[in-house]
Amino acid sequence: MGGVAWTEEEDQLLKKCIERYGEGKWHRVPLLAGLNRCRKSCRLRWLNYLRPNIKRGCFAEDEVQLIIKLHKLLGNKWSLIAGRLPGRTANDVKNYWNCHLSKKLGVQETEEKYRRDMNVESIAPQPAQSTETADSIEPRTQDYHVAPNSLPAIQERSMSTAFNFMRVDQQDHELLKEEMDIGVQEQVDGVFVGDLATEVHQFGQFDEVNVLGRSDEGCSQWDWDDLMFDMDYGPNSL
DNA sequence: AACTTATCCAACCGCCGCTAC
DNA sequence: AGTAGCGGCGGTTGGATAAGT
Repeated sequence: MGGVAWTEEEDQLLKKCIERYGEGKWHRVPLLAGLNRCRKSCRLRWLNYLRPNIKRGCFAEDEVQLIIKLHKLLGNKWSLIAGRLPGRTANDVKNYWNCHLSKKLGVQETEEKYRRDMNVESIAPQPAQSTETADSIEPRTQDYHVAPNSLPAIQERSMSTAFNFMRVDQQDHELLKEEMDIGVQEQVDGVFVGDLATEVHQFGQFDEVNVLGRSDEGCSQWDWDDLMFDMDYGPNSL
């Protein structure tokens, strides 16, 4: 293992401590539980192994598909992805991705890139009504940068700091609508807005959809109402 | 059977943002 | 404003095990 394995005795001590004092206050847990472990180890052991309702074993096909879709949209936001998979931990999802999916999808991307380079088949999605040329489109793999939370617009936002900001392209917006049963609720002057009005951001020359998602741990089930969208078609398409 | 290589995954590490002082 | 302490997160490590030779 990556460190010293937990013993059954340590597990019991930690479990009893959490049952008695509750989660949180991790800095006190080692002392209260009588464990010679750091706060982080205790927290990790609880979250990834001892916590009730943790689902173990192989990932089902629908879970795998969901991970792929969410990773495409969210990037390496393992805790967010795991939050949509009841019983799965961020560590589980991360490990599964690193062991299984990254290689599998890496091969697929390589093949797609080869086809692109060879001009065999155009697979890069084009922004709606865009006047951009194919040459001006960046590789698709670069379309999923998670914009840093430090974006000025986000900093100005008075909403919870637990919101994450990311961008997806229009194809994924359609994918979300169709496969995750999310409806775009309004359209005003070509700008789609969700439950809450959000600013329109523009990244370079790309048309985009902005997604805001709450990352609190309470969202352990499908609750896509937490997601809000706003779409910026950009100057190139207006 | 013995050895090597690949894979899996629990645990650790370092960083970040938030809060309180 | 600066800083220390905390919870939380993602990346990485390395031991256990399986598969291959």
